[in-house]
Amino acid sequence: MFLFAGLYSKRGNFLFSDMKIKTQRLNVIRQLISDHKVGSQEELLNLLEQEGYSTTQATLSRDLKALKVAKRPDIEGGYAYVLPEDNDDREDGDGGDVFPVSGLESIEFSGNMAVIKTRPGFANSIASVIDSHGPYEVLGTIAGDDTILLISKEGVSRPDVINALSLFMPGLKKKLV
Amino acid sequence: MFLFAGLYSKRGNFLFSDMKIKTQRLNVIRQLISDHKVGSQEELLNLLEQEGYSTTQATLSRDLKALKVAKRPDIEGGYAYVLPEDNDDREDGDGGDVFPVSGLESIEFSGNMAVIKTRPGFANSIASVIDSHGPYEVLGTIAGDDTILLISKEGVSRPDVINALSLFMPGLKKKLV
DNA sequence: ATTCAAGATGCAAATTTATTCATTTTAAAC
DNA sequence: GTTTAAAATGAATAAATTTGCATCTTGAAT
Repeated sequence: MFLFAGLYSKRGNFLFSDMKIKTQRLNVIRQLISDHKVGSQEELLNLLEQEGYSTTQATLSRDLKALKVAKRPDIEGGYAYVLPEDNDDREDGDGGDVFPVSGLESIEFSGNMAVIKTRPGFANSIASVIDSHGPYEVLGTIAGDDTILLISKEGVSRPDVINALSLFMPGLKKKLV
Repeated sequence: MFLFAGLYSKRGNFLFSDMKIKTQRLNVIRQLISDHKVGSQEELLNLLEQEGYSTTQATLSRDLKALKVAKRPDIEGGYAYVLPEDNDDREDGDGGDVFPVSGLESIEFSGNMAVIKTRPGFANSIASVIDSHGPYEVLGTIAGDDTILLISKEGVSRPDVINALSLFMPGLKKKLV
């Protein structure tokens, strides 16, 4: 975003119209929410500031209400604002390593198994990484499109499995449910 | 909903297990939210009370998080809680046709797993329906061509799973082996 | 039987979000 | 140019939601 020199009122508002700036702001909010993962209004407030829009949490609350932006729990254990349109779980894109970290969503145990959730299409590549390392603790894996079932060897504990996998799956522990 | 006479501990808990009553409560919450228009956790607390479930707002907050229930502004100018499946702006009336009922052949349990048989080619679409609803009781699914393996969360009973799935898989109970 | 760890939960505190009230700005009507 | 009603907004406050911590229950292990 950008600013024009001059053309501001004493209070700092842009001189064209409140409606104008409001609409701009709403659009930027939409943009920010669909791009970033925003967990609170204060967070959003900071992002808006960086875009050159200075406002308060009160206004933000009203804006979000106007935009029908919902706040919902996300898979990471936190919360995220979502636009009324996209209900998909878009996620952070911190990846870029050899290991498809970015595809990894969560891992949770049940009995002697673990279910690993991935972004759609990532299951097979991640499973094959696991297989290629062939950790002693892992009996085998089966991958669908976005889910991997991992069977652990008898007598092996959950931390054992986590530790073994962590050796080549950075950030895994943070995904543990 | 209903209560059994007796069988309660001094603190008022149902004597079987905390997990049991929690799962029950989660189901009732789901039901209440999809039936009524709930605008706050306190409101939901009262509804729960009427159903015979006594708890606190704190627990409710955690429950809603577990169920991935979102709070979103509604047209009336207020707010409403919505189940993850209703996050979609579905324009299709009562639903039910969205689910590929015809593809479902059978469901049978073994341990903490269920094997769901489908008509050839239907496994993935049905599994993705299950995934998109993301029932609390289900850890994950993996689909082949005509078979789905479903892993249930630890501490969750078979009826719990069946009930959770039945909410969006009409006729499921008739397919139980 | 005793010990221990994991879950579930209530209470109270912390945090986050919504709303009330007063003020400012705008656009329209005159 | 004034006047005026409506819209926008901030500050403060109220209301709602989340979380840290302590406790209790349960099932597993010793």
